[in-house]
Amino acid sequence: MRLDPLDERIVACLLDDGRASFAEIGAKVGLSAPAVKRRVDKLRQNGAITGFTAKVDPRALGWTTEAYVELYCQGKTSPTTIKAGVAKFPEVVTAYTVTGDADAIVHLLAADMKHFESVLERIGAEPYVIRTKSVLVLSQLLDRPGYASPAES
Amino acid sequence: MRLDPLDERIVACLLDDGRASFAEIGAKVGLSAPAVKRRVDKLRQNGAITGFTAKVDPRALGWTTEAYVELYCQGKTSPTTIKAGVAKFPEVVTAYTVTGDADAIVHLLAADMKHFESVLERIGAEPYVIRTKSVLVLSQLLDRPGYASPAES
DNA sequence: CCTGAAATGAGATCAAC
DNA sequence: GTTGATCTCATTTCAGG
Repeated sequence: MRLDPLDERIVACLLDDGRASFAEIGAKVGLSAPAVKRRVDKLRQNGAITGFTAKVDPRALGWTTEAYVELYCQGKTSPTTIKAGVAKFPEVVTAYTVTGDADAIVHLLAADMKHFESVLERIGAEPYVIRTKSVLVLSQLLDRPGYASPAES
Repeated sequence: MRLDPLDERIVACLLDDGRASFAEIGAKVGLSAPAVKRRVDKLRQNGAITGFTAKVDPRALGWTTEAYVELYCQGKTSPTTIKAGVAKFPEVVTAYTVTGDADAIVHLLAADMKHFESVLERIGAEPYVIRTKSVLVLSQLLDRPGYASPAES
């Protein structure tokens, strides 16, 4: 799949404001509203755009503690097992399998430190988890909406 | 700030579909469209909802390489310095200051391994950076839109 | 304070070109 | 790709709880 430069600009607009009107986007990229809609429909259809969501402030919703937890798992633990295991926790925001010493990295939010401790305990109690290593987030320096525009190296 | 249970359900709806109409949300939570709009306006005003964005598939946009990079910085490097430094790179998606050995964690996307290498090199060349430690993402197991509903520990 | 109902204007959507 | 008709939805105003 290839993205037209126009498509990229449309995606950039939608990353910046997911509720922007097609006419508004069209004004920025030089297209009419129906043309923009057709392109967005196509982008959604082929999976470039997977959906739309609100950006929320976790603190405002009562989540004051944020952490990255490295998971060290047993010899032959499949990604599927890890996925199923961490998906049980609503506190988990994202999870990845990674290279390096750890097998997976889990990004999670907790109401407070006590809550975080309990989540960490329960994740550590998962049968496939040998040990965990936590890094607490002090402050968020940057959070780009979606993913930035293509960059040339 | 306190969130009404109704507000939480509205936020959940918007996390699920950031372009949902007020009438549609109202049908799910049992309110009229204007009532939903008023609550959403207030949620945006007080910062609980910071905006709306599209969810995109980085691979579809040409980003095939994803990594977390730990930054080890010089003795008294301020978060502001780190923020300004990493913000220059469009490849950086998120950045946090953290507890532990490293000073910051940077989440970034690159077109390919060659591109990643060049970004890593340039970040490592920042004057305040002593060394970096990279973890490459193998596969994404989970990516929850925004942040999940409140959980009790 | 909150709600819902009605009116109005803006945007989404479809047809035709 | 566009323009133009139509219909939905967003938004405002108003009245009631």
